[in-house]
Amino acid sequence: MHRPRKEMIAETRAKLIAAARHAFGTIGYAEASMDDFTASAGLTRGALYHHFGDKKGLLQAVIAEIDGEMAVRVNEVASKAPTRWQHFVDECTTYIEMALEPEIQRIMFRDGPAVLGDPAQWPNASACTASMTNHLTRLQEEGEVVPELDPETTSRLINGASSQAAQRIANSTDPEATSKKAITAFKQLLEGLRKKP
Amino acid sequence: MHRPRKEMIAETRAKLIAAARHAFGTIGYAEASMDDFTASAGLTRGALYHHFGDKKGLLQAVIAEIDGEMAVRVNEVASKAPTRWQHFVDECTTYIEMALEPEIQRIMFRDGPAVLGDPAQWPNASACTASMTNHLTRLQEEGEVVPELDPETTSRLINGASSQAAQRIANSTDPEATSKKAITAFKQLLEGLRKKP
DNA sequence: TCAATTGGCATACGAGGCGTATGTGAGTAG
DNA sequence: CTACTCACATACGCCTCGTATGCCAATTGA
Repeated sequence: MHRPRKEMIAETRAKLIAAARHAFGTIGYAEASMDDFTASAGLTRGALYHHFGDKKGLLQAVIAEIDGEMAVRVNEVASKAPTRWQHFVDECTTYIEMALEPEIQRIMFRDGPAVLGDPAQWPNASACTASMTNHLTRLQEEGEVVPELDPETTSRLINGASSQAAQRIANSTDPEATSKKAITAFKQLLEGLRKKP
Repeated sequence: MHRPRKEMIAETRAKLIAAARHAFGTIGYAEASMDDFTASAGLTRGALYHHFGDKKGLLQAVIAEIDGEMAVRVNEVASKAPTRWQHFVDECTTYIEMALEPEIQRIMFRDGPAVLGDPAQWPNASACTASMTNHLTRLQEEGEVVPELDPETTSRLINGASSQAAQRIANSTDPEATSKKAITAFKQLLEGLRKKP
């Protein structure tokens, strides 16, 4: 029976990721002391270096976890819209909603790109943009969206706009009103992708 | 005569900003050692702390300088388009072109937001988005753009898309082709803002 | 069951970066 | 000419990171 051993290791990894995720998501990557947040998980930096190599490696693991969760949430929304176009729009607005959460905003959109570089180059992450790219391609095949666009490029631009929208809402003094404005503007931009009858 | 004194001070500030700008733009903010780049300017950290308070303060000064230069370049392009709509589109593509420069990309779009937070909250910067907001407002008045949009929000979203476009081009193995794709997709998004006849 | 070995994790150490407190010398005012 | 201001340098301590090393429990093979 070699389960307990494996389980302990998995638990250690999970505890480190959870502690780091909390620290990165609140005080930020640069301010997060490895001694501090490993101690808050009842461990030391020794465990961290053993499992993740360095601080960046741990950040990558945290990002992979969050990205997985985001993909799940996008896919949940994905199956409830009447038309494919509506489906696509819902996906985008879900993305904005997720980007409203401070932890996601901080880790995925601020510290992550600053420390690891362009998200498009991340090996594991970006599961949700892949989904958007997929939908765009199908919408083109169905003649709903203008054909001369590169789907992946387009979905990246949309991601950029989404995260700006989310930041604007999050930093607003009146999130309700700002949210309406941002979503309106965002949907209007998306209209540009549709074929006119 | 108290000019020489003032001039020496201004020169010191300029040297520090230049050295920091180079260091931040190449190896990045986090990796840039204050001892190193102040020494490369023939100074020490003493001067830095005296003039800018801390490392963040210096970054702010660097950003203010770059933002000023960007605004100038946007305004230069601003006066050469036949229609106001074209003018607006040119402004956006100029923005993308500037974002292609590694120094601007790194400082303004990666390290800057990570260290100082949402650019929309920066006190001095964002002169160029102000210009875009201005044009959007006029385009609405002229009936060229749909009226239900908030101009500033919209220009922020466009900024987000622009910087993504730029990053995509910059990290591409075939910048020429990627540039075409990105600009096409970007213009298509902008079309969504126009009133249909 | 027992020895050998693996490997998960902690401890110890050194290097470097930051911020502050303090020193110094040149310019400036009265 | 004296005293003060202020731009900038120097010196010190703290914190954080990365590595090298050590220890102990779990696993494996006989």
